[in-house]
Amino acid sequence: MISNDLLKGTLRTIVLKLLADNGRMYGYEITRKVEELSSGKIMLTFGALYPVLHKLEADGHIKIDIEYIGKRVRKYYSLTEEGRSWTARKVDEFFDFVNTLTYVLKPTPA
Amino acid sequence: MISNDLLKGTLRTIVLKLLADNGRMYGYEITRKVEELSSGKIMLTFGALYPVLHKLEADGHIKIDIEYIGKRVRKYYSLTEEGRSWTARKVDEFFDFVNTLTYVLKPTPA
DNA sequence: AATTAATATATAATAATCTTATATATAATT
DNA sequence: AATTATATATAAGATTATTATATATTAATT
Repeated sequence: MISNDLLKGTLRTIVLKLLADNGRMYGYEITRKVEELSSGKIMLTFGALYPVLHKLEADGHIKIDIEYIGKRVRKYYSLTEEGRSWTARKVDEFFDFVNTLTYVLKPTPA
Repeated sequence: MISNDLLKGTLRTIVLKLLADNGRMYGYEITRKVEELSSGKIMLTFGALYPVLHKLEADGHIKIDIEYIGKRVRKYYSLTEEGRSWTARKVDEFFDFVNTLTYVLKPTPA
């Protein structure tokens, strides 16, 4: 299980990337997918997820489509046109971050 | 310049690793070193650094030696015995985090 | 048929962590 | 003499995550 401190600041990027890869997803589905892709190492809690989704929507990066599965409301999230390019930038930014940090934290030469 | 969001949770690890590699360092020196190693991409602000240092000391991971350079107080920080093994764990944890996230955020196969 | 587990969305209180602004002071350089 | 670099530190505010809680439907099990 990954230290939660490290996840700070990356949840948004994870959500955006999943939507970029899978077209449209609903909240519960996102938490399952993250768990699956990370082999159970990342547990995205709802208390973290929903505020992130609402913020992304308020900022215009994603949009919501509501559907009914029987009596149950299901909210599908997908990237807006703007959100698509923004996601690409965020993912690049993450890998740039990793490269820099990897250098800073690299093992000391003996 | 790296998005500051991404740094959340890693500042502590950076500070610990620098102390592990350099023996003992003072606050200002740490900010310079981080700037140097990251080619100016990571700017460790004092408002973030000092609380981290004080917390690490309160938790017993690092200790302080005070010296006077002329009239100026200089506080040297170094790892405690306990802090040394803790640092190794934290660095491992970071690379584990990177591996997992790299997989989750990997480019989609075409 | 009743209970439990899984699915599904959401908010509130709290905690942790970082940014920005501010304060203070010494030493070196121009 | 003035400016820049060195040096430590706190406080107000913002952001973001955790934990706890609430609600409800559907599927699976006993």
